[in-house]
Amino acid sequence: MSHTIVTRFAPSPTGFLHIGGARTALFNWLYARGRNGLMLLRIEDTDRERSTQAAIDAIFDGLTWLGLDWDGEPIFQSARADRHREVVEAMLAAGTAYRCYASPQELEEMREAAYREGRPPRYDGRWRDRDPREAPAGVAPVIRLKAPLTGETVIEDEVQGRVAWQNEHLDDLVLLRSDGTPTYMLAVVVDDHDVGVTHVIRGDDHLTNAARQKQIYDALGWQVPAMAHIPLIHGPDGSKLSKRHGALGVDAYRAMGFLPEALRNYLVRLGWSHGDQEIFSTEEMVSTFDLPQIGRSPARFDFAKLENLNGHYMRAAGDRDLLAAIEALLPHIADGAELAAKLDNGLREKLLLALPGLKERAKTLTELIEQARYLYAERPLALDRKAHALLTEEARSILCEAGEALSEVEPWTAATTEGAVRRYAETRSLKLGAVAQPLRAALTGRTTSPGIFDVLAVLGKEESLGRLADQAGNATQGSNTLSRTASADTISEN
RNA sequence: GCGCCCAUCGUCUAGCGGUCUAGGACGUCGCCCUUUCACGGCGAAAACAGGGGUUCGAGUCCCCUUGGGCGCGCCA
Repeated sequence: MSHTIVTRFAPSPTGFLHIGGARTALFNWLYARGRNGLMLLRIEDTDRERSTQAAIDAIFDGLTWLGLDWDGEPIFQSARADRHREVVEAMLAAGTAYRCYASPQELEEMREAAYREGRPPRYDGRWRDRDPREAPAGVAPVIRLKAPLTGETVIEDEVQGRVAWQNEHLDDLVLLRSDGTPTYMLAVVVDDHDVGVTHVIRGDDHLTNAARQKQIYDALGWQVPAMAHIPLIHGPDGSKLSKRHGALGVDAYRAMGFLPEALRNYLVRLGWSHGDQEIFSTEEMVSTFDLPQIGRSPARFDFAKLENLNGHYMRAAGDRDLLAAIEALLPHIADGAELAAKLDNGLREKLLLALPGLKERAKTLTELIEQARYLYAERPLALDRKAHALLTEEARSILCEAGEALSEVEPWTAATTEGAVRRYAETRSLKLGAVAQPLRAALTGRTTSPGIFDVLAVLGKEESLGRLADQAGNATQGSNTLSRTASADTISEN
């Protein structure tokens, strides 16, 4: 089966899979999947010193978590060094490349001189036409491309349009280092060509590289693939995306409790649009994504919008799926193991029941877990400052009476507890809120929570009445106890 | 310094010469719903960087200025 479209994602494993890389991968994936094409994964590990196995694993994990699969086995660029050398040998033989014996010091001096004289720092081509017999003894040369001196090099970019460089501004780049290893510039061209890549979709920080790579393609007589250089993602202040901005690994987004579908949706709309549509299912993305709708200006990373999207996808998620996502998250967060144990110890059922109310109120999975704390907190509950303030003497006596009314309730459901509480409020001529808020404080330790009758129902009769008694009891013991409840072990800001 | 790219509400964007008194989304603010918080609904404030052209007509085309970004390695 032959594929007319072949894309590739080609990260260098020198750090984590950051958000910009994730978007590049997504675009490549979308383009290929929407056209019955292939998306290949190539690990550009030709920088043997900076490449790490941890980074390689992070790339695999990140892509997998994001739901971006690739075709075939990942290609390791380092394994193809022989092929790269072979190509350069052919270029040497064809006269499109040459040996350069200039030492690193010479090159450094060249750059410094150029800078002093206000010229761009470029290799001056001193070995380009020099007789190889003049080569200094014992110096291993680099192999350089014999690039055109005049004319222009043009890229017809799918998103940038026609971009041209005067060849006099481009120098003879190194193809093979003096130790015989290929440079990135050469390796990319050879690898893309050998596997039949038809579309190179990557960050526009590679735009100038595209010109140099075009020269290599031309020297080799190979067809240049279609190019699409997408604008980079910037930080909220417009500057380069830094760690504090969101240039985190995708693993960090997972740990923050974002859903992969939310991150995908957020990322696809960064730099690309389809009319006014904001929400895209994966299928919609695949079927509508195309290169002409990619903008040319850089986008800024906005956490608020990501959170909004994440909230949307959490609300839309089925409770079982959401529970699975939460459980999958646990290994990646602090206290995750502890929570996992509690899940196995009865919390899972409670959480599942509480999820409909919980997912409406959280923007991230971690926030949801935090808001679910009342489900697994031990008695007596720690009250946060507002909840504590809410439980005045009067409120505590209301709790006491409400607790009595509730103790009659059988069976214990949201509907029956609601009936009891409403009847009680009515008999005392109290607004429902005057009863509900103290109940909330006593049952959850907070002033905000899911609907109070759902809380009651999920907690169960015994636990609910217990929590109410914990707080109601304090009312009868005078102000001394009240000040004691204000001590550090019963009050927490969170 | 040189080369290249970019420029619509705070942010993501729609707009591809007239339908723009510039649309949507996030965020912000107000109102409604309501036991809290959310969700949801309704509404508001909020942008064509500046200057020249081209044209009957410019957010849309061209140039300049300004402001950002990327690149300029025997890194990728």
